[in-house]
Amino acid sequence: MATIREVAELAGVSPITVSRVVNNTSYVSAGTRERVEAAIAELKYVPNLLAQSLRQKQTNTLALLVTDITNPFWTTVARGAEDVASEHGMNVILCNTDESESKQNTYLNLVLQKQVDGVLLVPVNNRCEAVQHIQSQDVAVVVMDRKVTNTQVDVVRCDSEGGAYQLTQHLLEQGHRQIALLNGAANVFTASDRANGYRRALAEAHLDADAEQIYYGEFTLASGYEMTQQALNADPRPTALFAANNFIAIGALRALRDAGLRVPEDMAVAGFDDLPEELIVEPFLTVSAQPAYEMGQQAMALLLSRIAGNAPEEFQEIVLPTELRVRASSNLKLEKYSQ
Amino acid sequence: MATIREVAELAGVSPITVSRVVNNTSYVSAGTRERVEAAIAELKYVPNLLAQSLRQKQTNTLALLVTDITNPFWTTVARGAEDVASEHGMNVILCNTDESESKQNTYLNLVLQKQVDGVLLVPVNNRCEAVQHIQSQDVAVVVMDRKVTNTQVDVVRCDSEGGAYQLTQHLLEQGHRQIALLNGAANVFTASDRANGYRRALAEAHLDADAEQIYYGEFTLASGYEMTQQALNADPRPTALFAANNFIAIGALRALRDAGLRVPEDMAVAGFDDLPEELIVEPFLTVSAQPAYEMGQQAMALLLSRIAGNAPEEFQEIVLPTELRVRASSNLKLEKYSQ
DNA sequence: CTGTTAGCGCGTTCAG
DNA sequence: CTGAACGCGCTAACAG
Repeated sequence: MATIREVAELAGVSPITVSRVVNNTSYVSAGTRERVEAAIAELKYVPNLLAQSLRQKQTNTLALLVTDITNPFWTTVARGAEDVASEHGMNVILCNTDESESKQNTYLNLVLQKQVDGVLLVPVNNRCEAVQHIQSQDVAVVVMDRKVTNTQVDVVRCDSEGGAYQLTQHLLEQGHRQIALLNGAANVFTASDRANGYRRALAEAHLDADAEQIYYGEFTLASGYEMTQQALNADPRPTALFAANNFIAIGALRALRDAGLRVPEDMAVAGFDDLPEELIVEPFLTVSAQPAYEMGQQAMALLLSRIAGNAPEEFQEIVLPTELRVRASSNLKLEKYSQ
Repeated sequence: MATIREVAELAGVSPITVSRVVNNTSYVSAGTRERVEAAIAELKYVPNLLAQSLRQKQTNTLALLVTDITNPFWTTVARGAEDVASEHGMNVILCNTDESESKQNTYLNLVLQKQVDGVLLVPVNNRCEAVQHIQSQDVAVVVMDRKVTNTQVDVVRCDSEGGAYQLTQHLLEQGHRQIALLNGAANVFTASDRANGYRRALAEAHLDADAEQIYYGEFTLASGYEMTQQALNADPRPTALFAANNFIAIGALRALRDAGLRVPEDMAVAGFDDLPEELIVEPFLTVSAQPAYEMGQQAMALLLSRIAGNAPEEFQEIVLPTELRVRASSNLKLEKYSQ
C-alpha cells in the first residue's frame, strides 16, 4: 500500500507531480512522467480514493435504493441506471430495502455518510421524510417508480394507472365481469394507482361498485398465493385475476394449480411486469409491461444532470407508458403454453 | 453538511468529544452527551465516513465481484454473502463483471482504490493475475465458485465434477446413450469440471469415446440456443441434453420448442442450477442444484475470518455438494409440467 | 470524564 | 513545467 509520497521519493519528484501524472491534470515533461510511472509500477502504487474524495469533496459515486433485488424487474432497472452512470464515469452503490422502512433509512444514512454525490430512490412508502432527509444534506435525489406526497422532487415512473386501465379493459373485452385485483400494499403509490386504473375501467364498463374486488397484500409470491385463495372463496367468485406485479402473478398461478384450476379455461390471469426472456421458455402470461430498463436510464440521466447543474430549474415528473402484451393466460383463442 | 468541528463549537466541547458521543467509544457525562446530541440534531450532522476510514485505515466495506447479476444463481449467492457481511457490520459493494476480463480488472482497480477491506471474487477465467494483484495490495481475498491455477488462495466452490457425474449417470439410467453436454467456456473451471464429471460417468458406463459429445460456448441463453441447434444436426443426434447452467438450459428448451420437439418425449433435458421458486410456477427441469446461498455465506464467513486474522494459516478449499433433483424433463414417468 | 497534538493521503492554491 | 504550504474531516495517542 504505497502512498503518493513514497512514489514521489523514489522518482525524485514532489508528490504533486505524481498526482499530475496519475490524473493527467497538467503538463508533465516526458522524462519526469517516465520516471514517475516506473516508480508507480515498482511500488505497485494504487491511489487512495478516500483521500482524493475527501479533498475534492466529491466521490463520483451514486446510491441506488430499490425494494427487491431478487425481482428481475428491479435488476433490469438497476442495469439501465448503471449503464448510464458508467458512461459518465460514475459508480453506483446498489442497496436493497426489502420494502422495509428501517432498512431504507439504514442504507440512506450509510450512503450519505459515504458522501455519495446523489441518490436514486424507490421509496418504500408514499411519505416524504426520506426524501427530505436527503435534500437536507444538499445531496441530489431522484425518486423512481413511485410518487411521494407533499414534497418537491424529481420523479421518473411508469404509468401504473394507465397500464391497469388498459389491462382491466382487456379482461372486460374477454367477457369477464368479476375481476379480482390482487394488489400490493395500499400505502404504496404504484398499488393505489393500479387500483385507480382498474376502477376507471370498471366504471366505464358501467359495472356497479359491487363488481369491484380488490385485495391488498404485498408484492410477493406468498402474498399472491394467499390473496388468490381468498379470491377463490369469495362470492361471487371472480372469473379473472389481475395480479399487480410479476411475483403476485406467479403466486396466483401456483394457487390456481394447487386448487386444480386451469388457466385460462377455469380462470383468466393477467399481470404487471414482464419477466425477462432469459428466465422464460415461452411467454404465457398476459401483462402490462413496464419499460424497466428505460426507467432506470432516464432516472439516472436526470439525476446526473441535476448534479451537473444543467437540469431545468423546476422539478420534473417523467411518466413512461406501459405496453399491453396479450398472451394465452387471458385468451382462450391463443395457443396454450405447454412446457 | 456540518462537520464535527461545527457541532463541537455549538455544543461547547472539543471535536473529539463529539466523536466519542457519535461512536460510543468512551464514557461521556450525561449532560455533555445531551448537549452534543442537541447540536447534532440542530445542525443535521452526518459523520463523514471518508474521513473516518482514511484515519482508521479501514472502510468496513467489502467487494463482491460476480459474473452475471441478471442470473438468479448469482443473486442468491450475493444475498448469502451480504447477509453474513451485514451481521458483522460490513457493507458490500456488488460488481458485475459480465464474464469480461477487462470489466473485472476495471472493477478490481476501483474497489482497491476505494480501500475495501477484502474481496470476494468469481474470476472470469482460471488464470491468476487478478488474485495476485489483490494479494499484492495486502487486501484479503477469497475466490468463489471457480478454482484458479498456480496461486495460493482460499476457494469456496461447489462440486461441479460430482454434480455433473451424478446428472450424467441419471441420464444414462434413463437409457440414454447419446448425451450432449452444452457447456460454458472451456477456460473456466466450472465448465471443465462439469466436462470431467460427464466423462467419468460415460467411462463408467463403458461407453467408448465416440459417445462423448461436448459443445463449448458461454453460460448464456443465446449460446444454449445455438449449441442445441448444432446438437440437433449432429450425427448421431443425441437423445438427451445436459445444459451446464440454467441459462443454457432455457436456451436449449427454446431451441427444442422452435424445432417442434417435445420434452422429454423427443428429447430429455437436464441442467445445472435450479431457478428460485419465486420465478417458477412449477419446476419442470431436472437439475443438479448448487447450494448458492450457502456458498455465498461460507465464502463471506471465510473472508471475514481472514480479515479478522482468526482463520487457519493454510489456505482453505471448501467444496459444497450439489443435489440431484429429478423432474419431468428427463423422466417420462413423471407428470408433465403443463402451465 | 475531557482536551491537545498530530497526521491519515491527497489535491488546491499560489509561487516560482 | 515543478514545488511548498496547507487543509479536507476525522480519530489515535497521550495528557490531565
